[in-house]
Amino acid sequence: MLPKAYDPSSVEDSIYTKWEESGAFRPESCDPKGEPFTISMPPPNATGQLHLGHAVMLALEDIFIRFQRMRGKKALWVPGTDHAAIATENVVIKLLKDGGMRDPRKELGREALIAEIAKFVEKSKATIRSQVRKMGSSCDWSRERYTFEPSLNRCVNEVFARMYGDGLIYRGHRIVNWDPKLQTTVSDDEVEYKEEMSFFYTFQYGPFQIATARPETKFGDKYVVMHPEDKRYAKYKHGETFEAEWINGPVRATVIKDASIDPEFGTGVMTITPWHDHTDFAIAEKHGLEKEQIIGFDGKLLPVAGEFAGMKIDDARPLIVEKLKSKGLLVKVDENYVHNKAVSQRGGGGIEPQIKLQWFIDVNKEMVPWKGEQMSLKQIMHSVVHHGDITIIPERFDKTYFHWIDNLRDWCISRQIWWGHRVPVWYKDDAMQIGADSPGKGWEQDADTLDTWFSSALWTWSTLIDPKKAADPALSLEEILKQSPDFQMFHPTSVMETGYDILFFWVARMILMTTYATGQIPFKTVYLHGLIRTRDGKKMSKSHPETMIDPLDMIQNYGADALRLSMIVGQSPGADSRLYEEKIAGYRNFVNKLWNASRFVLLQCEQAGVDPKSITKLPKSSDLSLADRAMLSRLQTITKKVTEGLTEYRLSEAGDTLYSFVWDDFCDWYLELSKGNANTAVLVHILRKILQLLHPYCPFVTEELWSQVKAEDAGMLISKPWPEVKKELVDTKAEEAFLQLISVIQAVRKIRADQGIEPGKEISTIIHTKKWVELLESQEGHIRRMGKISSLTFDTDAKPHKNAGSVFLPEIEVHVPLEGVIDIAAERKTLEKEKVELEKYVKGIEAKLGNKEFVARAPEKVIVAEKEKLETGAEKLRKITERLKMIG
RNA sequence: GGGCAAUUAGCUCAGCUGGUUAGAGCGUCACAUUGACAUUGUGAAGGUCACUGGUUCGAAUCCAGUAUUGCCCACCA
Repeated sequence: MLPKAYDPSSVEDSIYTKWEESGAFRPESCDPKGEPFTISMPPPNATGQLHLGHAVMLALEDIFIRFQRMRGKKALWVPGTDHAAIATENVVIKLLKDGGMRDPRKELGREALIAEIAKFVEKSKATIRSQVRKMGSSCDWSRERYTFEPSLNRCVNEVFARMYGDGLIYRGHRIVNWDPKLQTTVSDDEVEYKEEMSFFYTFQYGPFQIATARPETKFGDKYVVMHPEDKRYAKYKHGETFEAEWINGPVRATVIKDASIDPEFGTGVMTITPWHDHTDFAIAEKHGLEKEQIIGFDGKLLPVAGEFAGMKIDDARPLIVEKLKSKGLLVKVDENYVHNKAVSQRGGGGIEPQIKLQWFIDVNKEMVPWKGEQMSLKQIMHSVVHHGDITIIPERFDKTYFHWIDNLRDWCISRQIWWGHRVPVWYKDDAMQIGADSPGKGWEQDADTLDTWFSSALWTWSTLIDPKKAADPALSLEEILKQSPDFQMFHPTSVMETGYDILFFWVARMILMTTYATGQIPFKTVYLHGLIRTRDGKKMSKSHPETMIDPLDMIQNYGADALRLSMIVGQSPGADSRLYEEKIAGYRNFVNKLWNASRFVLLQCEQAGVDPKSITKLPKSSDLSLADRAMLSRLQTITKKVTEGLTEYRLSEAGDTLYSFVWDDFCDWYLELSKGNANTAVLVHILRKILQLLHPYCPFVTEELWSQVKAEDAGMLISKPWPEVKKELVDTKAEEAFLQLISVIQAVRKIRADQGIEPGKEISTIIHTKKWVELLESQEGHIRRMGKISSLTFDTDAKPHKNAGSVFLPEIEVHVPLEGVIDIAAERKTLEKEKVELEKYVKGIEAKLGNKEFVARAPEKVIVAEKEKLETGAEKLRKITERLKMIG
C-alpha cells in the first residue's frame, strides 16, 4: 500500500533515471511514422545557477514535448548551454579578481584567460545539466549542444564568410556604444537608460547661446546647428563661419542648417560632438563634417582638452564649467534637468559613445533571395511574421516586433572581448582575408570576438547538423545541411518558447540568420512567456536575495510537479506573473490529493479482491451506475477540452480544467459516491486517464502512480499514447442527471441546516417520478452520510402541493413538507424576471436570424451557433413557463 | 515623444470569438472529521467587473474617451 502522503524527493530522481535509461526522451523511441515535433531549448548561460526564468521555460517546453510525444509525434527537445560571451567573461574575471588577481587580462593573457573561462564553463554546464534534470525535463541528452563547440564554430565561420561575400557584413567606422568599464562595444539593445538629475548649462558660443548637460565633450565643437526654418537665426547662412571664444581659447566655428533640430528645445541652436553622440554623428555624416575624439577609450579626456587632459570626465566637468564661468561665458544653469543616462545592461557602467572600426551586418541591402525575390534581411524578418509563416503567441507581440524591425539599424557584431567566437578575418599589412584558419605566415587574426547573439542566432539548425560533417572542411555549409539527417528531419523547429524579454535579442535574430543561412524559417510558432515576479510584483533580483525564489529549494520542499503547476496554471502567455510559496504549496496539496485519490482506488480494489493491474477494460454499459456513466462522459468532455487547450498552447486553461475535474468531480463526488459501492474497474479506468492527461504537467507523481495502477503489460506513462475521446461514452443525459442527483443531496443538506435538524433526527422528503426514487434509494446510504438523515421517505404518488418548499429540478421535484424552507414567492419572482429576459433573448435571436443581411454575411458557423442558442433558449423558456404554472 | 498592456473578492489571478445567478486558489469565519487525504470535507461572508458615454434584446467581454499602474521603443542637444 502507498504511504499516506506523497514524498516527491524520494522518488523524483529515480523516476528521471528510469525515463532517461529507457530512451524515452529520444525521438528514435517514438513512432517512426510520427510527424516530427521539435523544440530547441533556449540554452541557459553557462554562468552558474538555474533560476525561475529557466524553470518556467523548462516546465512549458516539457509540457509541449510530453504532450506531443504522447500524441504519437516524433518529439525532439534539444538541450544545450550558451557560452554567453560578455556575461561569462565578466563572471570569471570577477572571480579571479576576488581570488587576488589585479588585472586578469594582463596577467594571464588571451590563451590562459580563455582556458580559465573554459574550465569554469565546464563546471557550470554540469550544474545546469543536473538542474535541468531536476525539473523533469524530457530532453534528448544524447543531442546536447553548446554554443561554443567546434561544429557551431564552423557554422559561425561559414555564415560570416558567406555574408561577407554577399556584402552583408562590412567593416566600418561607426559610432558605437562603448563601455569604458568593460572595454568593449555593446549593441544598441544592450544599452539601458536611467533617469538622472543633472545640471543643464547654457553657454555663450560666439553670437549663439548653446545648452548642454555635458560640457566636457565640448572642447572640439566647431559647428553650430540650427533648423533651416528658424526665423531667429535666418540671418546666418549655412556654411558661414565665425570666431568664438571657447574653453581653451578662440575657435573658428561653422554654421550648419539641419532639419533634425528641434527649434523649440533650449535655444534652438546646438553645437555638435560627432565622436561622442549618435545624433551628432548622423548630422556630421550627412554634411561631411570633421569628427574629433575628445574622450579616450579609458574614459579620460584626451590632449585636445588642454589643461584637463587625462582627467576623468566626472571630475573635469565642474572645473570646465568653472573655467567657462570665469570667462563670462556661462549664461545660466538649470539645476533640475532630468536626463537619461546610457548604461550598459551587462556591467552597469556608463556608456560613452565612440567612433570605432567595427564589424556590422547590413540589414537594409536588398539582395537576399527569399521566395523568389531579392529582399533585405529586414524585409525577410518582417515578411515571415507578416505572412504567417511564423506565429507569435500572444499575438500582440507582432506589433512590438514590427516596430522594432522598422527601427532596426545595422547590427554591430564585433566585441572587444576574448571569450567567444573570434572574428574569422585575417590581416597582413593592408591585405585582409576571411576564413577560420590562418592563410599563412605573418597573418594576424582580428582581435575581436563576435556578439554572443551571432552564434545563438544559428541555434535552431546548428544544433541539428551532424558534427562529423561539420568537421569536414571539404564540405560547404549547404552540403553539411544536406547530409545531416537530423536537420532534414527536424528543421524548421515547431515552437520556440522563451521570455518576451529576448524577443529582439534572440528570436528576431534567429529569424534573420536562419532564413539567410538555410533558406528556412527557424520555427513555426513563437511562444513567449512572461517574467516571474515577487508577490508584490517586483522583479526578483540578485542584489536583493530575499526576493529570490530558488527553484531548487522549491523542488526540495514541494516537489518539481508542484513547482511546475504553480508556474503554469493561472498564467497567460506574455504576461508577467507572481510566484510565492503559498501558491506552490497549494499545488503540492493538489499533487497529494491525487496521490490519496489513487490510494483510495487501490484500497477499494484491495477490499474487492481485485488486482488493478488485471483490469483492462470497462464493464458492460448495463453494469454502469448513473454516477459511472456521468463520470465517464465527463471524462470525455474534459479530454477533448484538455487536448484542444494543449494543441493551441492554452496550457493554463487545460491545466485548470484538469485541476477541477480531479478535485471537484472525481474526488469530491465520484469517490464519495463510490464509498461502500465502488465499481473498481471504472475507478481504475478513470484514474488511469487522469494520470495520462496530467502527465505533461506533473510527470513525476503521475509516473509513480501509473506504476501502481497501470495494466500489467503497459509500459511507462511517458511513452503511453494520449487518451482518445470515446464518443460512445459521451452521455450528456447521465451527466445532467448526475448533477441533479447532486442537487438533491445538497438540497436535503440545506433543508437540514436551515431547519436546524440535528444529525440523527428524522426528516421526510417526498419525491415523485419513479426513476428518481430508485436512484435516490440506491444512493440512500450516501445521502444519509452527507446529510446525517436517519430516514428518507419516498412517495411516488405525491403531488406537488402549494405549501411545499421545493427545489426546482427540471425532471424531478423534491418536495419537502416543511414550510418556509424555500421561499416560493421569491422563486416565482426570479423566475418571472428570468422569463422576461429569456423572451427578449429569444426574440433578439429571432430578429437576428430574420435579418437578411446578417444571414447573408455571417459565416455558416455563426448562424448554426445562433440557431443552437435559439433552441436552448426556447427550451429553457418552456421549462420556466411550466415551472411557473406548477407553483403559481 | 511613440507604442503595448493591465485595472474583476482582503491577496494572487481565470473568464476563448458578447448570453442564465461573474469563477478559482489562498486568506477569513462557522461547522464537520476513528472514514484515501488536517496537505481534509461542507458551507458562509466577501465583487457597481477602474470611471464616463456608445453599439446591442443583452456588455466584465465590442467601440470611444478619462484616470491610475506597469512594460517596451526612441531620446533632445
